[in-house]
Amino acid sequence: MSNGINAKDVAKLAGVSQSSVSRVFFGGASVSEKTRKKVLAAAEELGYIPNEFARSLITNKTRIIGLVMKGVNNPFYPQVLKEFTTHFKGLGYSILFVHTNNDEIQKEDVDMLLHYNVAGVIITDATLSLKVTEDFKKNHIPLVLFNRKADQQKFFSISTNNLDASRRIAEYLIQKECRDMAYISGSRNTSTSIEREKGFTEVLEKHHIRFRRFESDYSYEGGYETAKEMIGNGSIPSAFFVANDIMALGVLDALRENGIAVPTVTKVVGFDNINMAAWPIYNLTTWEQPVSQMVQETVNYVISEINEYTGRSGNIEIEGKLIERKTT
Amino acid sequence: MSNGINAKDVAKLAGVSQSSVSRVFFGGASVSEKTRKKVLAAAEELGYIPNEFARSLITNKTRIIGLVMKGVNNPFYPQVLKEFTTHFKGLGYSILFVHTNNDEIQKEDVDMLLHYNVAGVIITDATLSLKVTEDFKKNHIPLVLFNRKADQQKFFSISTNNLDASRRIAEYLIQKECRDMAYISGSRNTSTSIEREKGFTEVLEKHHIRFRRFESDYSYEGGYETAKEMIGNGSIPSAFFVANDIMALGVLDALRENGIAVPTVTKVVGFDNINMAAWPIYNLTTWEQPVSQMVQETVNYVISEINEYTGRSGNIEIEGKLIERKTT
DNA sequence: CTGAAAGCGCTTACAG
DNA sequence: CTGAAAGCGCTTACAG
Repeated sequence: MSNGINAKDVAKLAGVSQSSVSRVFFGGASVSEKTRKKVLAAAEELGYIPNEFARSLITNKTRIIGLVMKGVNNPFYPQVLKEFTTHFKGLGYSILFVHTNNDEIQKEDVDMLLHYNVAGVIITDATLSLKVTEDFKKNHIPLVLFNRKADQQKFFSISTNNLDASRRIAEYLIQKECRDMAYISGSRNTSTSIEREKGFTEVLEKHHIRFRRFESDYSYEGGYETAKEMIGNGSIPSAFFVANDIMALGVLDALRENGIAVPTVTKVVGFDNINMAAWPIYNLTTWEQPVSQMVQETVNYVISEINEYTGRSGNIEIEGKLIERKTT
Repeated sequence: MSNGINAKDVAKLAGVSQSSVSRVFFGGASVSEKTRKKVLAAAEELGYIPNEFARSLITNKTRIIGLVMKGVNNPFYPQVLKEFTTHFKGLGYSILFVHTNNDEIQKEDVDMLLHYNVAGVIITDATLSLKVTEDFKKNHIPLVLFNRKADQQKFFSISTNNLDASRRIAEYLIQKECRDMAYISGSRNTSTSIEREKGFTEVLEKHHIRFRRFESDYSYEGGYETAKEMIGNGSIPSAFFVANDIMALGVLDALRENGIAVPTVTKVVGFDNINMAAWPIYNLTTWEQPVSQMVQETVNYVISEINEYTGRSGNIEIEGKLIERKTT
């Protein structure tokens, strides 16, 4: 029985009806100052806390946001988690955290979110099937893909303008006189990797500049191993564009271990601008994802859909910017 | 109305009572195979999902665990978050994630956890006042401090055996012929920093070995700046014991920037064994915190207290081990 | 094994 | 502004 104290107890002590207690705590209703004071005093004395579940049962609303995350080893995401938690807390919402091991979120996770009738769902670095999306739609639960992009007719997503960013990185490296480039992708089936590759190679092709592609997995170890293999093959490009920072750090370490000087012999550009990119040992040139803005836009969408559900889809892309450091 | 489908709808379609539907989904009750099949078929057809809130209202239990975390910038904690989420998911529990900016968790966070009548609370790198603890006790909500320690009469906590670990680190460095040491602490008011300092300096005093103490803040930047200042003062010790890995990486980078060779001129030992400690560029010797075991013990405690609340306090300490790499 | 009924702690028309 | 009453979607004695 929660802590044993319910609205009826408070009502009795305050000498008012349960309705009045409810009106004081739920807000939006008119209560006389006198009643309010009596209720608050009684509640304080008894240590009353409204039961969120009973409330949800009536209003059919919750103040819980489901946040689904996969890549907790990439420092980018804990940062994102922190920002979301802080933003939503300020708005009175709590975060139900879901960790998924797969690129696509699983039925059990979705069911859990539905069980709790969450007010909204944010999926940060995974995708989900169309069928699952329907489950959320049917229940009028707003859903947004964060840092991923999918069919714009069916999903709402928020990401950096990856195409523009990678084009500009290509132009930047060309201007730095690099004439033989390598792109290291994360998991190939992610929209971020695909778009970053597309923008980058588009520009290189236009300028008839040689490039190669390598597939990795968005992890430090992946970047490290990929670079190591290239070094083993004796084929160091004049510049690397690596699909995220944490892999780029792996690339830098592999280069350093093999005595390949950066930025003189080869250059490296990452993506994200995680804190570690600024560490003096790395000093990585990278593309900054405007996390705060992305989070803010996501929150705006979710809140507006909570207030009035439209189920609108689409994609918001936010411009980032190049952070020039010492690896180029 | 969740998705509009409730137990009554299912009951009608299946041609049974609402009670039977409940018995099928709640489990633990006896239902004939025939009824079960009819109910399941109807539920499947309608897409029925039991409302967790209505359920909680009756049972006065939830399957939500509150997890409070502060230092999301230290890679140790995202790892911990992931482990907890995975463990609890396997047991049918969900994680309500709370991020706190302060060393001590705030009333609003506590209230939120109480609002949701969480089944248990885990606080990973913060502490809380005795008053707040009483709030949880009163509601029979089990509470554990993870990687922190407090008054053993009042709290239940789980940590590495920090005293033993730091003693053994001291002995290890003495054996390596270091005769002038520095201890860099995290925030001074955390039990981890205090105990690691205590064990370390105890042994050094016993052996009449010179040491100095420096206070930092558990961040990379903190470690970096602290080391930089020491270097500026021209006073490099023969070994550093740094209270966590992420600070130790900062120390290593400061040393490297100033051309101070590790492990020849000075040695560095960290604490935690985060993934990055193994990165080839760092290769940090450190003390491994047995995260999986610590998580497992925490889960065991929470679950046993959920099943039968005793409110027992105490402290479980788990032995870690020295991971010897290239910085010593 | 099964159904009718009570009740968990709230909010919200409704009437005054 | 306020109270009495209905009802949100469940679980659980109770009786059969």
